[in-house]
Amino acid sequence: MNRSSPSGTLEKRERIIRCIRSLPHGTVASYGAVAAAAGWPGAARQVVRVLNQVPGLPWHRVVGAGGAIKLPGENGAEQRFRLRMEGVTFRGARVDMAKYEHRFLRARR
DNA sequence: TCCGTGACGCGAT
DNA sequence: CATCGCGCCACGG
Repeated sequence: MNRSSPSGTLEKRERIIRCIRSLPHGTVASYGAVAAAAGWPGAARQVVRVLNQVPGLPWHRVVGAGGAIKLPGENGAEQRFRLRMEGVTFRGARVDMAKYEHRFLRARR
């Protein structure tokens, strides 16, 4: 059977997708925060993989820790443009996280 | 099977 | 505050 899915990699992947889709207009979240919210702490790199594989996601709302734009070159410029279009402001080269970082609802505690 | 790669994160320097 | 190094995770050559 699913010997290739250790503990449910696919499901975690689905949760990552939902977390990204749940990001409200005008807000952002770091790769690591998305992974953690999806119940997969430490899997920031998987978030990147999802962003590159699943089309139609609000990719511009996902940034690096501290609000850093990690996308290089023109793509990074595109991301900053889109965020500004949504009303997101920057502090230097990074997003003002104190004001725009999205707070994921914690699944029960 | 080993090794390199990537829109990462964080502590140390 | 800029860099560096190392850990993390899955994938592809």
